[in-house]
Amino acid sequence: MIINGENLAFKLNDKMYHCALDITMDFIGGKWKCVVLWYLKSGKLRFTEIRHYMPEITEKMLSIQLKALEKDGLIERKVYGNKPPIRVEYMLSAFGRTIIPVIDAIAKWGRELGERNGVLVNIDQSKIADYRL
Amino acid sequence: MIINGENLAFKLNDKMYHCALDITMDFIGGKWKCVVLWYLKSGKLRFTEIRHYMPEITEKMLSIQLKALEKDGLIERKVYGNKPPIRVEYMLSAFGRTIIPVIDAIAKWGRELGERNGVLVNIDQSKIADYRL
DNA sequence: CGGCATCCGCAGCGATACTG
DNA sequence: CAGTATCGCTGCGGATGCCG
Repeated sequence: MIINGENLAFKLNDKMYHCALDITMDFIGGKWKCVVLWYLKSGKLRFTEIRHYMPEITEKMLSIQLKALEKDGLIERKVYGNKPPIRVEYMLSAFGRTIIPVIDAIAKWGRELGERNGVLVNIDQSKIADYRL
Repeated sequence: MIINGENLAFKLNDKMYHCALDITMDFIGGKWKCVVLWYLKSGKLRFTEIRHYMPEITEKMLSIQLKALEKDGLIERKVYGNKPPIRVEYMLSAFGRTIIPVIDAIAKWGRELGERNGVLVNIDQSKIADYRL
């Protein structure tokens, strides 16, 4: 961020940022975070369910991403039972729900680009919402 | 993307994607791209000018990012003169302008988070647009 | 079931120096 | 002025195996 020709950096949660975009990208950047948030938009999901929606991610990476999202306050984690098999559910927090418009904007642009290139034309649009494009 | 329990992957420009979010993030993801786009929103800028707005980036990384953005069709590059010192200007393409709403959504969320945490309170909001927060 | 531990390759990124 | 070239590091992310 430039104010009167000066570089202005600022700190938030012990991290340095140089502009507002950096803040958001720190929360949803990387290869997986915003996809996880996208799937959690519709409701709570268990670890295995998220994996099922994202077969490309490894368990390790999903675990890391979920932990990061929880630390950032975007999602909440609830454990049911104390002996394996246990049951863990993830859902958006109130704070996490504030970022939905951003996720939606990102998804919308990508979807429209895909449509313009004929990638998604043979998919009934009404089913996309149902099936979590 | 999951349709009826099946994982559906699709190709666009020789790259594989699994959901619409992946497409957009491929265009604006990473540490620098969306910041460059943010600065180019207001008009054309020269290489050195962008560097001036982003003192944290090295010339090498800026060069790489600009090349990637140009290859993706988001920005246009114009060269004036043929002997050094030459003059190069970068600006959003028509296609690049379609992504402005996404960039704005990202910036808005980050700015609001900063404001809620008192980071930007002493900056006149009317000046933020002028000075390219 | 929902993880964590370990090993490892490679891309991302930085610093510095050089150039048409 | 607007970049390359080179070197080197760091850590993201993948693969595999183990565990309460």
